[in-house]
Order: sequence, then structure tokens, then C-alpha cells
Amino acid sequence: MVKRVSVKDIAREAGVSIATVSYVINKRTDQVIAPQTVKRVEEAVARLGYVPNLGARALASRKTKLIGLMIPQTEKEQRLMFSNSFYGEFLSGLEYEASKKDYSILISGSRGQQSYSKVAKTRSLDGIVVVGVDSPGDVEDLKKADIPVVLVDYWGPETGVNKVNIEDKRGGYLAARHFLDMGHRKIALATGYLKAQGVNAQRHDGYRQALQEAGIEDDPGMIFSGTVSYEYGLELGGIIASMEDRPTAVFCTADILALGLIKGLAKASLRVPEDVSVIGFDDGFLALAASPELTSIRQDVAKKAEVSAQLLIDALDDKGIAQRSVVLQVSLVERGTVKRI
Amino acid sequence: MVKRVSVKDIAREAGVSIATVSYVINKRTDQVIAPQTVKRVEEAVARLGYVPNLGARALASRKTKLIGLMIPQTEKEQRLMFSNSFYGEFLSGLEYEASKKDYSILISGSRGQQSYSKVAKTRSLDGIVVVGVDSPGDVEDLKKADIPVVLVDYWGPETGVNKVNIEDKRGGYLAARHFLDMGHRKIALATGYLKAQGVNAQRHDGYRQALQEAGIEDDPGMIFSGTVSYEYGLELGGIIASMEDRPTAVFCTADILALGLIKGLAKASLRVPEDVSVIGFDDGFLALAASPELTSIRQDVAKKAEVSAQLLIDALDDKGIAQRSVVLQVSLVERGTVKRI
DNA sequence: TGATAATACTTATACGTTTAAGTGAAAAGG
DNA sequence: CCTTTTCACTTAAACGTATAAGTATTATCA
Repeated sequence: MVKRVSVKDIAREAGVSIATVSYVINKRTDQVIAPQTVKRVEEAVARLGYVPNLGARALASRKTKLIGLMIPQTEKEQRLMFSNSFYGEFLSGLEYEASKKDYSILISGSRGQQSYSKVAKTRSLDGIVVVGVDSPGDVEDLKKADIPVVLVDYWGPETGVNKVNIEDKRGGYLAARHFLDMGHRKIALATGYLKAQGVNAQRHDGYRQALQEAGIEDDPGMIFSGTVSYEYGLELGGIIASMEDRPTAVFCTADILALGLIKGLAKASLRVPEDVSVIGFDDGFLALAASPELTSIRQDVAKKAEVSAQLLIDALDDKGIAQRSVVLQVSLVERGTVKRI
Repeated sequence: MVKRVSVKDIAREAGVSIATVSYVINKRTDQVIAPQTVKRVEEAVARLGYVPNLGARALASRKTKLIGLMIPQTEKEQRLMFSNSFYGEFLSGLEYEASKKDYSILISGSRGQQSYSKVAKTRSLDGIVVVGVDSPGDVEDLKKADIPVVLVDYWGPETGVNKVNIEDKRGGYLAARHFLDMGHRKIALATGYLKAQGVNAQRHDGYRQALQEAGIEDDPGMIFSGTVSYEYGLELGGIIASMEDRPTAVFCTADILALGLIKGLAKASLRVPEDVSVIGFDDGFLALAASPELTSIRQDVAKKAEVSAQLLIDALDDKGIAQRSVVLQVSLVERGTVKRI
């Protein structure tokens, strides 16, 4: 291991004290340092190739410039988490925005017992963003530990916490409404698990509201809930194809589900949109990759990530800031998977 | 901010010195501590809710239990990096494997001037994995800085560095060979940029070798090189469709390129595989999502990530270990996008 | 029984940084 | 000319942990 060069070395090289070095490095405006001293220090830094040790800085200043990204998943889903391109896109946007302000992202799969607040403490994270909170208890835990946090895709009632959401309910409403406008009456819902405070429950609510407004009664036989995966969509395609009283339209709460569904239907010789109409959710590149191209509810994942980073960093910079809640818009993008009947 | 509880607090609570606390917490077998003392300390830890501060531990022990994942991208591609599900899957696998040994993953987009070794030093990373090295200079930089590293998807000649690759060349060979076996003679290549030490150059080599063995001479007009993206594939579809002497088969060095290509061809009313045969690379879920399902060269991304983590962690645990180079197998998975002619 | 070894700790220093408080010299003010 | 400011630093403590070296007590052995 090559010897690290520290402030001490710079101090010796420049002939000043380590405090002066620290002041120069941090460009502290409240300290006055002679220009030639600044120059001497800067030259020493360049000559020795000094880079500050953020770990040590964190110890002294209690700021690590580290943001944790927590994505609660079951052990089984764990390995797949970032395969879902939504998470990848979110992470990418988060890293991009955070790095502008010199923050780095630490990934944590929240394995087993590791509570968010525990990870945050051990790693001395400045703040964390949690996408898709598991249980409200976790939120309490976080608030109690007094860790700056932004909750993404969580619809719990808690106040005093930053939240970033999209109009999930409206998305569900728009999808169902579109089907209705196109003459459909038997409209199924394919979704991930309907956790009480989760996005799927909201989308489900919107869907149901539209149906109710159209005088259609609830039909539990039209609700299919499982994992948000291509495989589950595929499975559902088979199931729906073999129903005696088959829906003419299916609203999928994720594009990836829709892709699987379309494939599953195709395997059972049902064509989209001729036999079954489909609407997805997310409108990522998957929607374009599908054939025919997928009609979908668009959300701006990059924006979601950007806003999440900003809310968190604002909270870190200025501790007194009010906790905010941002809800981003969604819209229906019409493509080729819905047929008028 | 709630006051942190430190070893000092535990020491006071348990009535021992901080050294003893440290020994108990780290379960050091070379130190002998009375069972009842261990118990007292452990109870104090539980009572006060102590969690170790890894940052401070890092300062003292010079081990952060942090692994950096660096993915060199241009500024423009930056925001998209994890949208490519390959990276997401890799990250996911890496985190999964690393977390088993209590390592966390820090994401770094390697923005601009930040050299790998600089990031590694500032964040005191124990080691880093770089996927798709930019320039050989970076490798030198890393070796000079003496930072444990594993290079993924890099075919440079350097020794003394851990490397993880797949049989890229063989993949290219298999694809072209399959086309040839199916009677094709005009076989195009759609690929990312052909960086000298990159995977695409290897795949290109394999492709060329197969053609040469079949007595087909090099035709630069059959090589299309751009970004690895759906959009570029789409664009290529249009270009290829309008060629006067159109290829009957296209080998795409990524599934996502193939999806775009298929869509682009479809827009020009060319069908796959009737008019043009296509083979992809990766064989992720995209290959299944395509219709018809994509014939593709399969690589095991999760395995790649797992092996990368293991090589790195082995190197960290046991500094004397020889640097290894692992090459994982690929195989051709036949589906529906290649037609015999 | 005295020397040696094993046990069960504690003391003290180090890791690399930040920062409040202190210091001496020069400049400004009366 | 003496006092007060301002300037340009330096000293020293602190952050939370690990660990080499030291110390007292008890057990072992010849």
C-alpha cells in the first residue's frame, strides 16, 4: 500500500500548520489567509497529489456526503431489484443529480433485519431515500432516529417527512377511463401486490373510481395481483386467455407486466389489440419496444429521481426547511394496444 | 440530531475500558475476555442501541468495507447508464454478493476528471470494480495507486490485475456461424463503438473469423457502429431497410440494439425473420419480450457480478493472492428470429 | 516457594480531518 | 505613544474507533 498523503504532509511541505491547510482546502471565506500562503499550499497539494479523506472529514465534521438508496425487497426479489429498469433509471437519475453537489450514492438492499436507520447510522449517511416503503413502522423508525429522508412511491399519512410521488390514482383513472371511452366494459387489472400505502393500491383506486362512475360494479375476478415481473405477466396471459368470461381490456400497473401479458396472450393465440386491449404503466423504453407499441401511462422517472435528490439535499443544506411533498404528473400516451369496440 | 452512542458510552455503561468494548464487539479471538464481561458489554450495547461507526472504524483500521462500482460513460450517456438493464442486473448481483460479506456498494459515474483512483482514495474504497474501462491509461493509474481492482468486460493485455470476462469472441463467432449454417451470406454487424480493448471489438473479431472461414471477405459497408441503445437500433433499422444490397441477417451485439432494429425494420415494412434474420447478445429478459422471441447469445450477468465480487473480496481478505482472470461461457439460444434461406 | 506463564484486562496512541480558541505582529485610531 | 483592531496564522481538542504495549492478578510448574 502506497503511503497516503495527508494534511500533515501538505503542512510540512508548505511550511504551515495543518489548520491553515484545512482552511485553504475548504476555501473558507471566514478565515483570512495571505494569497501567497494559499498559493504555497495549493502547490504542495498538487505536488504531492493530495486528496482529502472523506471518511476522516466525516468524523470531524459529521457530514459524509453520502446518500443511501434503499429499496426494500423480499429476499427472493432481492437479486432482481435493479433488473427492473425503473430502479435503474431512478438510481441513474439520483446519482446524476447528487453528484452535482458532490454527494455519492450508497446502495443498500435492506437485507433482513438491517433497518434503514441502522444502516444510516453505521454508514453515517447524511440522508436516505427509500423507494417503496415496506411498512409504516419503518417510517416511524426513521423519524425517531431523526434522519433526513425522502420517501418515494409511498402514500402513507405521515407528515413531517419529504415525499415524492406521481399521480398514481389519476394514472389508474386515466387508463380505465380510456378503456371505457373506447367502449370497453369488462376491464381487468393486472398489478403488483396491493400493499395498503403502495402505488398499486392507488392505481387500483383510480381504476375502480372510473369503473364506478361508469356504473360498473366491483368484480374481484377481474383483479390479478402478483409480482411485478415479466414472468407473472406471462402467466396471467395464459390465465386470462382461458377465462370463460374473458375481459376485453387489461390495465397493467407496469409496462413489464404488460409485455409479459401480451406474450402470454400470444401463446394462447390471442392478439393485442384485436382480441384484448392493454394499457401499461411507466412508459419507459419497454413501451416502445413492444409490438404493437404499448399504450401506457407515462411517468417521468428521471424527474422523480431529480426531485428526490433535490428535496433531500435541500433538507441537508438547510436543516430548518419545511418537509415537502411533491406529486408529479402522469399522462396517457396512446399507441397501438387499445382498440375501440 | 440525536446524540450518537459510541464505544465510550458503552464502556461507561458496562464499567470497562473502551478497548475491551472494541474487543468484544469485534469478537476478537486473540484476546481473552471473561464471559461475564462479554455479557455485560453486550447488554450495554443492546440497552443503548449502539451501532458501530464504520467511518471511524475505517480511519483506525484502514478498511471501509466499501466497494466502488465505476461505469465509465460519456456525459451524455451518463444518465442512461442504469437504464440499460445489463448494468442494473450487474449492480444487483454485485450488491447481493458483496453484502454477504458486509461490503456495501458505492456508485460512481466517474464524472469528468475524477479518475478512478482519486475517487477510491477520497472515499477510502477498499477496492473497485470497473466495468468497461475507458482507456488503458486508467488501468495504469489504478495499478500505480495499488488499489485492488477487478476489470469487467475489458480485454487489455495488462497482467497483475483481476479480470472477469465472457467469451465475447466466441459469442460473435457463434452468431455468425449460426447465420452461415442457416444459409446466410450477407451478414451485417450492429454494435456499440469498437473500442480497441472493449467487448465489441472482440465480438466483431469472432464474427469476422466466422465469415473468413466461410470465404466471405470483409465488407465495411456491413459494419454499423454507434451507441448501445434502442434508439440507435431503431435508426439502423431504417438505414438497413433502405440499402440497395441489403443484408439478410444482422448480428446485434446487444439485445436492446436488436429490439430497436426489429422495430426500425418493421417501420419500413420488413419483417423478422421473414425478410431479415436477427441475433442479439445478452439474452436477458428483453430477448423474451421481443416478438418473435429473440435468438441471442446468452451470458450470465448475475454470475459475472458474483464472480467479480468474489475475486475482489478474495483479494481484499488475502492480500497475497494471485491476480486471476476468469472467462465465463456463452452459448447460442435459438428462438424465433433466424430463418433458414 | 519463587519464577514463569497465563488471564483479563487498561493505557495510550494513532488514523486524517475540522474548528474553536489562542497568539503575535502589524495597522489603525485617539 | 499607547491602546485597540485587524490580519494571518498556530495550538490543541475533538470526532469514534482499533490496537500495540503495558499491568495487575491468578494459576502453573519445577
